[in-house]
Amino acid sequence: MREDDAGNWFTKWQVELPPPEELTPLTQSLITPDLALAFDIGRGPSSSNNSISLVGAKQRHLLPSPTPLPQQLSSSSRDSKTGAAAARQPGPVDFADSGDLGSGGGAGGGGDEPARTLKRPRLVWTPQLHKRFVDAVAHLGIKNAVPKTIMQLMSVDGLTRENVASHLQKYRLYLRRMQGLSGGGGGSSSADAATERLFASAPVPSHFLHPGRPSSDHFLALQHHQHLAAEAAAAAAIPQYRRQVGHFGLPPNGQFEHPLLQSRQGQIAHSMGAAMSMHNPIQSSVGESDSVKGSGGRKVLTLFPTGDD
DNA sequence: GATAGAATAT
DNA sequence: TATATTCTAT
Repeated sequence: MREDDAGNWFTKWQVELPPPEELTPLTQSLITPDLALAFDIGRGPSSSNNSISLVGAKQRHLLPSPTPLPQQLSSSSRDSKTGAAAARQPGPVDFADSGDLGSGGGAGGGGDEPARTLKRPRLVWTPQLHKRFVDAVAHLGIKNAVPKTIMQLMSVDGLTRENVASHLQKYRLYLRRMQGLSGGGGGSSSADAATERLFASAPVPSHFLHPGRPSSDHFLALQHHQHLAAEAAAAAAIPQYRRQVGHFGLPPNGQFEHPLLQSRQGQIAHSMGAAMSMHNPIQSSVGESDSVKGSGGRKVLTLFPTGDD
């Protein structure tokens, strides 16, 4: 119906999003930047795969230097009732040296195991990132807002479906609470403080709280197949498309290999030593655009700069 | 088989 | 606690 709106919202949406320069790092920080770029690893939806194996092989050698990696003692105590699950034990992974093949090496000689041995740092949901998340959910509509779709719409490089799923789970919980407390007041548990602030940083579309009632939501305006078109167009419109190492360059025409492609914005965030997990709430004029902090030996990846609009 | 969602672990 | 990982249902 209103193509205008369609165009507008998306345009507006894009404009509101942080510019590429500010957009940040959230990528395979455990992999050497060069390698990551060189092989375009990250997680291609379905395009480059063979590169991964290569990366794996090489990466082992190159990794050692630039990555401090505090080894995580893994856990391993899984209560799997079924032997099947138990059989699948990743085991403690340490790239540093250990020399062990890593339990994952069992696969008959393929030679590509590193990909799965790499552990991503914990993702920190900054207000910006969360906003993007909410926008995506809002635009998709609650019905279509599932992890995979959300992830695609957000098009944040390095963001995984699991990341989104986890956050979505929490977000839903938050929405539920809000619904339940409609009118009540204020009892926020100490635990919610941080969460609330985060979630408060992004407006919660009214229909989120009242499913089944479209009301005057222009959000639901285009909940049809137009989505795909819009997304593709938007993606195409995003200037941020260059890939440092062009294996397969993007056709000038604007033809994409995948239906929903993800714009590559973001660079590589790197982890450093340990720091406090306390980050500035809001309005933090941190000069750093990207920061990765680790706490207690845990690495943390901060996607966007802390500080909302 | 893939993915969503909930449960659980860290 | 926040996020990750695992488990189960679809």
